[in-house]
Amino acid sequence: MNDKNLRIPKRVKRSDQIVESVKRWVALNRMQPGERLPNERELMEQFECSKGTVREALKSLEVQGLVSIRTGPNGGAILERVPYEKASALLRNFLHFEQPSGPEIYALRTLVEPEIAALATPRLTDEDLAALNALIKRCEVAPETFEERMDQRIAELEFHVLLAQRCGNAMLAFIGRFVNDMIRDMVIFKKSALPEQREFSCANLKYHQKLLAALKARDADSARQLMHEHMKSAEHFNRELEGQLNQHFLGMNRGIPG
Amino acid sequence: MNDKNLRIPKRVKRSDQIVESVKRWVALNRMQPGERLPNERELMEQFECSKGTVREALKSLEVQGLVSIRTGPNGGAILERVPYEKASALLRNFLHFEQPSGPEIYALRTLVEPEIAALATPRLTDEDLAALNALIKRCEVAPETFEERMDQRIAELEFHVLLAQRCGNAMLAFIGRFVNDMIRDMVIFKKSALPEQREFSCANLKYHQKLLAALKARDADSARQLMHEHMKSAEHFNRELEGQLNQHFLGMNRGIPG
DNA sequence: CAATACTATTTATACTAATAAATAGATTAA
DNA sequence: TTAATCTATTTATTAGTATAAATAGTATTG
Repeated sequence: MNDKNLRIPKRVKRSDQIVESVKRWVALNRMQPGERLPNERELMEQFECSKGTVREALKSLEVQGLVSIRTGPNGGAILERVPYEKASALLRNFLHFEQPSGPEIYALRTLVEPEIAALATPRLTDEDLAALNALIKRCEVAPETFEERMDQRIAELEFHVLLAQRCGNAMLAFIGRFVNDMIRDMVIFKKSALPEQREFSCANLKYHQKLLAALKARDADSARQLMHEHMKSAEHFNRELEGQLNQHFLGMNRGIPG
Repeated sequence: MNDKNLRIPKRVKRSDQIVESVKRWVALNRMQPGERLPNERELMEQFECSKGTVREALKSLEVQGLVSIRTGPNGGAILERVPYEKASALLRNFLHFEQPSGPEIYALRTLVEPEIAALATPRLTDEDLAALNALIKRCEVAPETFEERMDQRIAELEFHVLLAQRCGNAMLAFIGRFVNDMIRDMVIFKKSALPEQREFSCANLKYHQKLLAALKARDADSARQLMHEHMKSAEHFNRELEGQLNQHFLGMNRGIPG
């Protein structure tokens, strides 16, 4: 009774065996995204098992993002590159019970963003620079409605996501994007109740403008340095904001009689 | 025919609907690991669907690492914290087609390890320090067999994994552990063919010894600095090693007549 | 001739029912 | 008291059937 977790299952489930077999087969044959797996009937014959078992195996592969399943002629399971959204969602499950705090997220962000900026600098196309400029433009007008305010925060984050996608290091790209996604959710679900942080928005805008200039000049060192300052600034504002948030909720509690 | 990927599925699958419902239910009720989900029969009634559909939904949750499923009385789906191994495996799927290179992995490692060391410094218990010392001891004798060599490389990496687990930042901890896992696989599957890199091993040992001294002295800044030098050194050796590896394989190819 | 609608086929999706395997807890025997 | 055995519960797997979705190919229409 005391520790059920370290129980080793006597027999691995048939469906999991099939999943592993298929994975091995895909790796060995160097199969590429878009190629088809055998259909359910063939898999049933191949592994000598029933429809339900095959379906569970395919479901597992689908959840892992390795295949997508379609009906109709030439349907069935098709090999896919795991989409970012899938990997991101699965990593979030892992963090569900840890609930990283704002400062924790910003600690990581401060580490990775400067390097991402430096790595992306020589790799940005003219279209990328134009896109970054457009994102900055979206933040240059004073927001009037709540929706505009949120849109500007999103645009700020997309600036960073674009850099991450261009940094040329798949793992750094993933982490950069993931961190910005976490912040996006934080902004939307926790910070949206607070009034506009004009100082914060203006500081961000300034940094993004300076960054764009450095990126256009292909000056990776400046980009790294500016991004570091930007992150330190954002980290600072976040800390202030969290303080206000606490005050906010404390005030609410004080308002409840009894 | 040209782009099947951007097709949007008309109807979400019943099993996926159930997965989402269960997730919402878990989040709303603030359910904790160890708590039980309703069994298959109850879920069938709850969602008015067949056994197979419930099983697919449970399979999905299981693959995501959110529940473990047991047979027998009081069996069924039990809520779990997603184990690191699960999250790690799923992220690897994402990177399967990207195949991060040695230099890419080391670029990330150089970023995160110094900060991990600094954060872990004030949090290490005496047991942790003893464990780190034991890992160092494992590397102090000259390896005689292949197995010993590999064991020492593993011990080196476990030194870093332990620090990562103690850094107090769930995301940094995950990344640190993940990066070391990637290096472990690289060592085992790619680098094991090469002769011992005595200079490399000695350098690592020296750095780990100095690091342990700094950690014992609770000197976070020194730990950070030492770890940075350690990573730069390791990065350098890795680059040399990759060069040798290429030579190695070039040599092999030259050996093939014709 | 090109665009549209129809149709046959392929395939996944969902359901039912029955048996096999695993196991926690109760019972029994040494 | 301890160890072995039984039993009830629950998942795991199988088999078979029926339905719904997707699509390639064909026929029809403007």
